[in-house]
Amino acid sequence: MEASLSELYSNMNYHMEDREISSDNSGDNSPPSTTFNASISSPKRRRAIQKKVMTFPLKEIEGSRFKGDCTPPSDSWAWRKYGQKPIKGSPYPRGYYRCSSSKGCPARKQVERSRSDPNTLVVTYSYEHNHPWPISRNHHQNRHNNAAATATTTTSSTPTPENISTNTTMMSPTTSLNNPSTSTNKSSLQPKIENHANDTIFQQNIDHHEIHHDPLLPPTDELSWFTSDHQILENNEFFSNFNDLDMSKIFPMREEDESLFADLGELPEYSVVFRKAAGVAAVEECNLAPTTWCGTTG
DNA sequence: CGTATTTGACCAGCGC
DNA sequence: GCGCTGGTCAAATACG
Repeated sequence: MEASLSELYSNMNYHMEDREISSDNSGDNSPPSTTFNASISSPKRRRAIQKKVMTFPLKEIEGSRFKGDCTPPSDSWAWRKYGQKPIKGSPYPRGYYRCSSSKGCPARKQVERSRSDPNTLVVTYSYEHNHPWPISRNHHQNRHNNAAATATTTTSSTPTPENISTNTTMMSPTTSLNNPSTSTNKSSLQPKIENHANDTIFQQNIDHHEIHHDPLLPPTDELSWFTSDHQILENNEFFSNFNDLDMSKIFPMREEDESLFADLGELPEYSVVFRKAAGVAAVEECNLAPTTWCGTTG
């Protein structure tokens, strides 16, 4: 039942392009192709695979701890850098990352600044993850494994049953989203919620929400359209989509957990916590403020 | 000391 | 066939 990452990726339409690899178009903004072809015969066969390309504004990173480098936006995967190369025609080097969320995962991503717009970070994904959405590496979570809700964060350790909180609620992208700040079709949001404790997947239908690169809603990471946008997270309409769900089962948040979330504020990477409070589901970000990446005012 | 990053070397695809 | 370029490897180094 669980959707594959390829399916998730293929449904994402957040300022993302599909593009076939060639020797001279990587890193630029060449017109996208249409499919994610994961038939990989060899990592070095540049023509055999296609890439997913996502771009992120960098200007708000200026002044942050990431200023001056090409630190990729964090996501729920762990990435390990294995190379960096200067690219012909671009003043900026390209960083090469491989997924370290799971041993043997073929997923790759390349991070570079756009040569046409230095304020834009271009992240190119190659291959698909061959493992489920990684479990949080959040040591705070592990330390407080009785937490009612946890966030999904990048993990550098292989997920194990031991570090899966029984209340872990993970959200994964399942389809494209429109800019929630402008869309009136909020009822069509379709998050996929995976309750790993019960191995139950909740899914609500969202039709075709497409997030554009609205400077008022810059992304904070590859999945920010889903996890970090204040206008999504703070919009109760978002949760009206869960009317058919027992929110208390999905988000069994209690007052005693409040202190936990204060702790989670230390998380180095982006994450999101869903909780039920005062009868209204609320979302709490427990990581860097969006302004760290993109300066959104929420 | 274990893990992540850096960086030069190497390899393969591609164009000429 | 050759050279250029992109992508990966792996040893050295940095870091916690």
